[in-house]
Amino acid sequence: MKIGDLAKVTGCSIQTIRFYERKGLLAKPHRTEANYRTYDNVALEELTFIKQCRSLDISMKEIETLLQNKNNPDQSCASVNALIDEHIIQVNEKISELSQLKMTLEKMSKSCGTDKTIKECGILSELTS
Amino acid sequence: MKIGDLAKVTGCSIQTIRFYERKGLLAKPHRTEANYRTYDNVALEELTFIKQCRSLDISMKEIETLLQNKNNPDQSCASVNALIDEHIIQVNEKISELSQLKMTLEKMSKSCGTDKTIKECGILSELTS
DNA sequence: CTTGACCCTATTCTAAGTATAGACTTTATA
DNA sequence: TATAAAGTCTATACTTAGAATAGGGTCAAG
Repeated sequence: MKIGDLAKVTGCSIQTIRFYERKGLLAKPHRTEANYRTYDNVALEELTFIKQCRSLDISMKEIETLLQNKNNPDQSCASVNALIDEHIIQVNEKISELSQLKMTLEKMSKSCGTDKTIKECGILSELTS
Repeated sequence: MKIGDLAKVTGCSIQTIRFYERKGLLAKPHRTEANYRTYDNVALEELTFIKQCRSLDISMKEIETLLQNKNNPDQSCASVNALIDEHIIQVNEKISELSQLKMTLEKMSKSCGTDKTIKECGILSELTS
């Protein structure tokens, strides 16, 4: 499997795959004589795992931790649970922030009707105060 | 007013003020003989405007647009309204994404009880599939 | 007159990629 | 078989919105 094929089946871009490798998230693959990367199903599974994590907005640093955990199958998975729960807390915080922001923006939007000039603009006056 | 004073009253860091200047968001201030920046109340107002916008997560590029608008007081402010409304849409989209994400994470969290090992971990098995 | 609190520029770093240039290899077509 | 197109390689720069640092200059108090 060449890098283009791996990109196609995982939905990652070629640059992203090389980027993960450079960052140590993805193991260095074998190379052909022409120095082309070749991947097996293990690599495919690893990249799928990374992709899945990223789609959940788990950071690369956190993914590194998870990958280390995966290499110790008999250890407790409590830290994995903790990581996800911490992540949920952060997502909740972000949602709260954005909801607050949304209300502020909507209030601001209503403060300016149509056919106003810049100097009469309710939005700009709120932004200046 | 020196940069440290401006930083204190606006709540921006000194580096951030210099950064805004470098990016052209903030006008270049006068300098003392010792090359220290000195600011007047106009600068204070400008930075307050920028800070207010940033707190609403308005990008620096968008702030630039808004600042240009402010310099044409007799123009229509329709584009300002449009910018804010577009911003509201983006915030709503982000909230939707995060809500979806939250549900996925919570479902995942429930899929793994306490006292499991890594190889039995419900979270990791969902992340791998 | 020295010490501490400021200020200056320039450079590097962050996250998670994306984009580009210039060179090489493989594959498909004529 | 020759050539063109598609794929791959490395290295580098760019993105956002700053934060951090090094190494130096300046100002006010004791």
